[in-house]
Amino acid sequence: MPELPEVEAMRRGITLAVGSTIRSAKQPKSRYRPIRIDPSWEGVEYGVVGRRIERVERIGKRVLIGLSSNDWLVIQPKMAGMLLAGDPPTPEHVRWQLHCQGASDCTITYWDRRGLGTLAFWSDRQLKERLGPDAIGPDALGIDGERLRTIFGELKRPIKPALMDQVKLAGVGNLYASEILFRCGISPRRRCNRIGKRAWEAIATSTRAILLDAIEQGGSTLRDGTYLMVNGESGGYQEAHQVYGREGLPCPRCGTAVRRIVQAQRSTFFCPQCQVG
DNA sequence: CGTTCAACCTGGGCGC
DNA sequence: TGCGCCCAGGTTGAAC
Repeated sequence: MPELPEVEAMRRGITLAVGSTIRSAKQPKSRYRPIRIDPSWEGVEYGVVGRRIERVERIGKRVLIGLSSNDWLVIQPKMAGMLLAGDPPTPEHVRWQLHCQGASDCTITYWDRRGLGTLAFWSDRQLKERLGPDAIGPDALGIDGERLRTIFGELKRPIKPALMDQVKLAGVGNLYASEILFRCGISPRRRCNRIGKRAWEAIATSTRAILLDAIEQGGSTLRDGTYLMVNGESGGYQEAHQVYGREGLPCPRCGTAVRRIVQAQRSTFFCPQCQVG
């Protein structure tokens, strides 16, 4: 599910808990296999209860909750996880909850239908080792053309799967990669080393514009509803999708049927007329 | 280096 | 209704 815009929307939603103290942490009984937790649920519970939430950050597609002990709770929603401040869509998919008290009394609920998401409790040092600049690429929200050219310019890979490489660039996923390339008129199959300086600028500009716009709309909620904002409402950016999930429908710019292809085991959507190879 | 496949999970949608 | 299949916003590790 969530890419940078959805994760950023979650982060913003969860800031309501900043200044509050975690009074209890619960992992409800469930018929489902527990999610992966580093080091363990007991470790998390022991580490967070009694701590104040100092800040809520985002690195790539992860939400980080910074605690008064200088430790971090690291949430990686993967395909179907979400953070909620209210009632979850279904109680059985709640994976863990934090009950907070203070500046505002609230419960942070992590809800994940597929259970692929992960949770980690890391010291500040562990965080810097594992998610520092050496481990993960620069954030896509602040990227510029020169930087993109430096990162990708020599590669022979097609641009679309390259943009999704989190070690090189953090935040762009399958949905937004298609939308970004449509917006700047570049074919998803174009090799990185055959993209010119001007085109890299165009890719950077579309990346920032689309991600910012999507954040403002509260992210994209697809048909299956596996992403909701922290307040439980649907996001709005799906209304703005130009090609993603629109195979066979007319390109909004030229009317040619949108095509779906598979690249690196993921669906790519594009307009064969508007996007030049 | 680049690509492909299988896993990790559950659930929705579709054809029969 | 049921079954089998394909699909899904992510990531990892192994194999070629």
